[in-house]
Amino acid sequence: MDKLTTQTGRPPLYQQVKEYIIDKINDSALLPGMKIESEAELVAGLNVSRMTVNRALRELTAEGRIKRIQGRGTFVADRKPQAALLQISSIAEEIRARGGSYSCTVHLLQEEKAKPSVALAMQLQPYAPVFHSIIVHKDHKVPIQLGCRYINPRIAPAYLNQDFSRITVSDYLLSIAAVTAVEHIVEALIPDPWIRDLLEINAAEPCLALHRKTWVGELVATSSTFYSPGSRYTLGGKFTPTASGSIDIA
Amino acid sequence: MDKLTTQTGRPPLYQQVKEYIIDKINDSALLPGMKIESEAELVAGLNVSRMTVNRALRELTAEGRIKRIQGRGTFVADRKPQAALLQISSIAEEIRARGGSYSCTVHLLQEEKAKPSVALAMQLQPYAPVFHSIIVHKDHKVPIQLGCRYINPRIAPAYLNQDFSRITVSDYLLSIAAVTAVEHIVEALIPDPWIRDLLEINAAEPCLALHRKTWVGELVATSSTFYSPGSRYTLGGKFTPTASGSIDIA
DNA sequence: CAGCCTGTGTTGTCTATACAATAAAAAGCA
DNA sequence: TGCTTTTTATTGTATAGACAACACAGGCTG
Repeated sequence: MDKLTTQTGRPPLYQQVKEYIIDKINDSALLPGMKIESEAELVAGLNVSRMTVNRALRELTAEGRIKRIQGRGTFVADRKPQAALLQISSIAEEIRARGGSYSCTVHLLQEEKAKPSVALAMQLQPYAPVFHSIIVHKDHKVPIQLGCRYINPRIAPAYLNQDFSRITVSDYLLSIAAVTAVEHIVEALIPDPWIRDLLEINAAEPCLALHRKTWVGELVATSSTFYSPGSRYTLGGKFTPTASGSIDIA
Repeated sequence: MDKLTTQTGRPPLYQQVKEYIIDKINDSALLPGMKIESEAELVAGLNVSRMTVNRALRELTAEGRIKRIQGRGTFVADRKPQAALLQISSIAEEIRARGGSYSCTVHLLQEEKAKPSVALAMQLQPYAPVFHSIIVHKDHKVPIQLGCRYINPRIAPAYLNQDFSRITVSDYLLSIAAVTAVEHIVEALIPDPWIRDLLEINAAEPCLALHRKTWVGELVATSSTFYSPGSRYTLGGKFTPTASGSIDIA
């Protein structure tokens, strides 16, 4: 173990300590579950103070590379999954999250046009207020996505008064209460005629659907979003699952 | 500003400092972009040492709640998007990432059965080696997903020697080199006859497809995964996008 | 033997102090 | 005025020391 030094041009000491540990793990000198040198040993071996070692190990813990147990020691963490089966959101929210860099416009539909989708009907009978919107590409003038939301009547009045062409549904729900759970389900389906009509889809053309349930303690909102075929949706990023998933076989 | 104390039953001081800041932000007493009290002011006001304040602010920075600029001060961070349009991975990887809690088995297909999918054909002509697998639910004995991979010949020999019923493709690619980029595209489609055959899909039944490209500097692998209709895929989690996305209108 | 106590090793937190690095304002100067 | 230098405020890093909290092994006691 070479002693570390703080020289100009070198990264800070705590960073060097982190790299020392990471290198050992990447070189398979330390395998998942194995015990790492204690803070005291690192202090002696690397010639740095304990607080510096402590900070390095604390950050590595936050980054999920190691696991520390008070009274026992520090261990190499098991490799966590970096991707999960599915994480999806609507274009409408993405548009605003990215500061309107997507050239789309949101149109709210008259409530008379509201018809329950087949997929939602079973779940959402008691959630009367229906709220439909359609997003159209600014340049191509083609409909991109259709959103259908069913809201718990208990919070419906305030909900319907919002201007959802300016605020996202997610933001609104977060502002009135702490969302306790969100579930996303994705499926491919042949859309109903009224959806085909709104999205200008040819008969028998398959379409991507995203169903979402939101809980604030109880179930407060559900939504189905239908994506126009011909549009492809792509995004990069890193996802760490925090809840257990499931595969339902119908 | 009430002075903080360290009593049994209370969270540690640095945590209390964090909560003090978070509360101010959540109460809209501090809006995005506004300057926060300096470390010295917090030290005096909260009656804790500077290292404790420093740790609290450092962690809040890592959590994306505040932004610190050396020489200028500490500011409330802009709200980052908490959801992204799409993040998806294959069931096969999910099965192993979760320690085999899903009761599915992986079958590798003879290479003779390999046929290029329509969606991939245009992109992947030069990537000769084809590698197909099918995943079957253990209890229901129904096929769940079909994976088709096209590999850059430069790394193909070693790739094809792997036992992918034991190691995931992602893990393998990560082990041989640093993956520089991954792109996911999802679509709904009516599958080709040979896919229908393998997944036991009725004619005209729509199916969910995930196309993935992996770069290690250059494009090294692409894959298409077809999910059986009738299966629904759901997962919870939190996703912070790190790359810009796009919406392609066909 | 079972249960309790104690010592040791380990991580968790907190403090006081020091110096470095950066940015902006103030002062000095031609 | 316009430019440079200095000062000041602020965050970034590093240290030594202290005590708390926890886990475990070994010894003690009934």
